[in-house]
Order: sequence, then C-alpha cells, then structure tokens
Amino acid sequence: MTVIFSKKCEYGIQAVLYLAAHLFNGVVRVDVIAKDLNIPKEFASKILQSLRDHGIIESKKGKTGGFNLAKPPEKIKLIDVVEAIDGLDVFNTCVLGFPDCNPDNPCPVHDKWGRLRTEAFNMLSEETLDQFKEKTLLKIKMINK
Amino acid sequence: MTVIFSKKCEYGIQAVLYLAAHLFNGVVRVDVIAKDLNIPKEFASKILQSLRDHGIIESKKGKTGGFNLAKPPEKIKLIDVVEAIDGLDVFNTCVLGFPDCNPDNPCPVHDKWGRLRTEAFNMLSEETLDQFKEKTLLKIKMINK
DNA sequence: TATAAATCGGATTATTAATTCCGAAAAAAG
DNA sequence: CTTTTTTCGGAATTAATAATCCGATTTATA
Repeated sequence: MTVIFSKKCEYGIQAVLYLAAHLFNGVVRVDVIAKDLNIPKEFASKILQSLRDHGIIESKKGKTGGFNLAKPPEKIKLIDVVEAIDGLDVFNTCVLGFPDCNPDNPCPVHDKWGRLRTEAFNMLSEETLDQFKEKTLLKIKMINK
Repeated sequence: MTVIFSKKCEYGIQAVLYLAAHLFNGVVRVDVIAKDLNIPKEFASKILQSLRDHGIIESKKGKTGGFNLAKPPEKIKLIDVVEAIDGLDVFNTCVLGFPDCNPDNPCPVHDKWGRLRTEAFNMLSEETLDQFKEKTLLKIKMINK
C-alpha cells in the first residue's frame, strides 16, 4: 500500500474540481456528482458535508437542493481542500517515519525530500480552481465513456 | 490522514539504513534493531522476515542469530525496499484518484505531478545505502537520547 | 545432550479508514 | 397541508493496516 492523500481527500478534490467546472448557476445534487465521478454516493455525501463545514462549498437543502462552491473558483486552491480534509501533515512529517525529523536532526533524506515536498506544496497552492476547468471537463467526460 | 509509505515500508527503510550503517561484521538481533529505532519488536520481526523473503537482507537463525544485508550496501537502493514492501504503485497511480490517468486522458494535475513523481523516484533510485551511512548514524544516535 | 537464545510463521487482536444505513429535517411544488 | 425530493447527521458495518501472541524450530555453547 501507498497513499498520498486519503480517499476522502482524493474524492474531495475531485468533487471541488467538478463543481468549479460546472459553474452554470445553481447547485448540483450529490447523486449526480457521485455518479459522474464514480464515487460511492453516501461516501460522497459525507465528504461534501465536511467540505461545507470547512467553508469550501455550500449546500442547499430540500427539493432542488445540492452543492456549489462557497467562493468564486479564483479564490479556491487545491491545497485548501487538502488542508480541510487530510491536514498539512504530509508537508511536515518525515517521509521515512523517523521521529523529530528537522534541520537540526535530519533523517538521511531530509534535504532532498524537503525540496520535493515544497514543490508539491507550491503546485497545490499556486493555481486556483478556475485554471483547472478545461482539463477537468475533459477528464470527467472520459470517466463515464 | 496522509501517508506516503505504509508504516511497514517506513520501518523497513529505517531498518535497512540501520543495517547498512552497522556493518561491522555479523548480524544484528531484531530486538536491538527494534529498540534502537523505536519499532514494536514483533512488528519489526515481521517486516525483517519479509525483506528477507525479498532478498534484501538475510537472517541467521538460532542463538547468535540476527539480520544483515544480503548484498553490499553499494548494491542496495531505497527504491528496492519500497518496491519490496509497498510496490511501485505510487509512481504510477493518479494522485487525485481519477481512473485511467495517463497522458492520453490526464487528470488536471497530471503533468506537474508526473514531474514531481519522477524526481521522487530518482531520489530513491540514485543513491545507494552506503551513501547514507553517516547521516543514518547521526540520526539513530539522536533517537534514543 | 540439555539448555539458552534467537528466528519462524501462523493466528489473533486492535486500530483506523472506507463505506453504508436509515430516520429526521428542510424546502419546493402540487 | 401533503407529497416529493433532497440534504443532514449519527450510528453501524466492512475492509485494510498495524501490532501482538505464542508455540515451533534452529543453532551455539556449556
């Protein structure tokens, strides 16, 4: 096994990209999102609720209910979703699991890995959701083909 | 939660680095390794057995038994340990969990992430265990201080 | 050859992550 | 105001990973 983000986080990112790409107007129902992204519906529901609690998306209840982004897509970054669901520990914890890995007491790969980690963090922090729209639409179109 | 390598793999890497740094001659007992690295003894035992099955380390049974590297440290890379325990899926699977993520059908971060992933793979493939000896010794000295 | 000290390996337990179930509450529409 | 359709939220279940237990086997040594 090897994971970078938890399933929750992966699905959360997918869902947020999805919502950013489906900004006509109004909300999208969980079952639609879940179907389009191949996410178990009830699981998607939980994840969306959690993203709502974190202020990234918002929900409308009742008939005609569903979810949409809480802010314009230019104001949301992938790192926000990661932070909300998995937290930012990957970017601070030793890859090799050594205790107290820090510049004064580094693990054998501390420096090299640190650089990679920073690049990864930047990658998730630099672009905003609107910049992923085209690619997201293309990808989603392919999922259920 | 967020993980890159499983605990098994983290501990496995630590143990292999440890053995490479403790190349006097002869084997090291599991309980010594486990104590020095703060790994639960029985768990360490299982992981070492698995690394032995993969030909990375070897074991000597009975009194005066223990473990040592199966090959000289110049011939072992960290990626070998990763491959043996977690496999190489992280380097081939979509970070965002999208299905069928490949150049023809890329996820929104496919290219950028691909580059990072390659760097990570190289980092684990370029250096051999002997090159980590000094750093490993320093680190281990600090763990139980 | 008996004893002590180690690994071996299979089974079990514990913990955490992933997923599902379901009744309650909300809101639109007939 | 009743029905329909949706989110809400808490509990339960399942699956995967992490960790432990323990008796059997191996080997050195007294």
